[in-house]
Amino acid sequence: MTASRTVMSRPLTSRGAATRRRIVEVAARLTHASGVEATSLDDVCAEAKVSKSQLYHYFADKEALVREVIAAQTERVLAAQEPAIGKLDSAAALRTWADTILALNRSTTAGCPLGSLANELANQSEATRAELVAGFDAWAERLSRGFSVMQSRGELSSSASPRDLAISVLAALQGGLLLAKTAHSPAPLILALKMALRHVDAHRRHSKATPRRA
Amino acid sequence: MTASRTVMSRPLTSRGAATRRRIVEVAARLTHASGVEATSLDDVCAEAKVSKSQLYHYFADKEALVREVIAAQTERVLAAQEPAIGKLDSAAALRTWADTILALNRSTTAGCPLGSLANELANQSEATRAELVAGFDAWAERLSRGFSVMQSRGELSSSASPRDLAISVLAALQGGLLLAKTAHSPAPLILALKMALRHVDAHRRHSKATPRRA
DNA sequence: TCAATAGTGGACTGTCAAGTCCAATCCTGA
DNA sequence: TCAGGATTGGACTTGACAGTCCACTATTGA
Repeated sequence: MTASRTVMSRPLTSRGAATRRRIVEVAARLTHASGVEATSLDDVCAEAKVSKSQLYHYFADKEALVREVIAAQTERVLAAQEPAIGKLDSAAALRTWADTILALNRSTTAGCPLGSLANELANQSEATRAELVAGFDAWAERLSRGFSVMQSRGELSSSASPRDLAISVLAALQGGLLLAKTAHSPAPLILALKMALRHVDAHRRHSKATPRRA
Repeated sequence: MTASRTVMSRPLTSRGAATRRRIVEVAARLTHASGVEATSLDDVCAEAKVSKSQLYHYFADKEALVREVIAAQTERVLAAQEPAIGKLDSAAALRTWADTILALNRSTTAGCPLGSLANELANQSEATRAELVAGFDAWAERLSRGFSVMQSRGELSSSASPRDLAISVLAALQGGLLLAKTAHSPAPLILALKMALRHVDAHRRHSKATPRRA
């Protein structure tokens, strides 16, 4: 998102751009699997078939690379749920979104790519934290937009705050993912998502009897 | 909780026990501030005024020490909220508990001592993960017991599952703490706790909206 | 009292990771 | 074509960290 081309501001050749992209992608994969501290740049170089000098040609240092990884994971996470989040205009669509999230995380025990990074890096440098904030912000914004649509369609009470709802839902999701990753079971995530859906439901305009299941 | 005296099973003198305890406490503090990977045993030794050999006299390796840190943080977290969690018998008491949590985390930006460890270590060794699961479990159990009391007093619908409620609330809390730590603002935590309280409230016996199973 | 055992000090080793350096090679535009 | 910048290879330096070793001191219980 906000990530800057730390070292190279000069134009990149398509070959150079490809190398650069490959580095970020490999770094994203490895850090997601083992954490940032536990991922060495030598590992990244080996996996990306790239030499040390190339890595330092494109990134000032490890931290700069990590910032780009955060941005890349943010895009990846948003892209993965875009089909569901894009048509977020009704309570039914919200349930579909929750099912998508669940499906994306049923197999993996690695947790949220962005959440894990946030937990590890939120207390590092300001620049890194800013990138994390931007990531969560984009995510919340995407959800918030959906809730706004629901609101304009009369599905949500006009007194509800789309932004607050988005943050609450995101918090439930993150917490559920953490517990699920720890327990090696999707159960906590399912419970957390159900709670989030009911929370949104409680802000529905005609909230007398509400459709069930998640 | 489950933590074992990995190296020394022989009796400890009070002096030895004190040294051992000091090591764990310092390690807990440092890892909470910077993460496990980023905390070196040399740092722990320096801070605890202890030599390397002492550390390895009491712990098989870093992982064994970390397991004890997890247990210690679990106890610390539970102890901190015990006053509020102990009298968890009504909706009002639950709000008091939420206020306690909030007060405990208003100043700090370090996140949950247990949650941070879980995020970093859940994919390490089985033994470590087991310790983390035990920690969350004890926490959820403590909340669950409170909800059971509420239920037996007729404050919660008999169809509500205290255990599921506890896990949902814990997930909201963890997610809220993560977002708050990232944003350097208590706002997401406040929103997450409000959602959690409403969720429990939705299972109250006398709520007009019919309580539905979770 | 006096071994035996618990506890302690701190130097040392091997490994691994971040970051540097420089020479070689590729690519583009004039 | 060919100069100059973009790109690449990989050895090297420096430092940090987990874990080892051994000699030393304190304590305890018979």
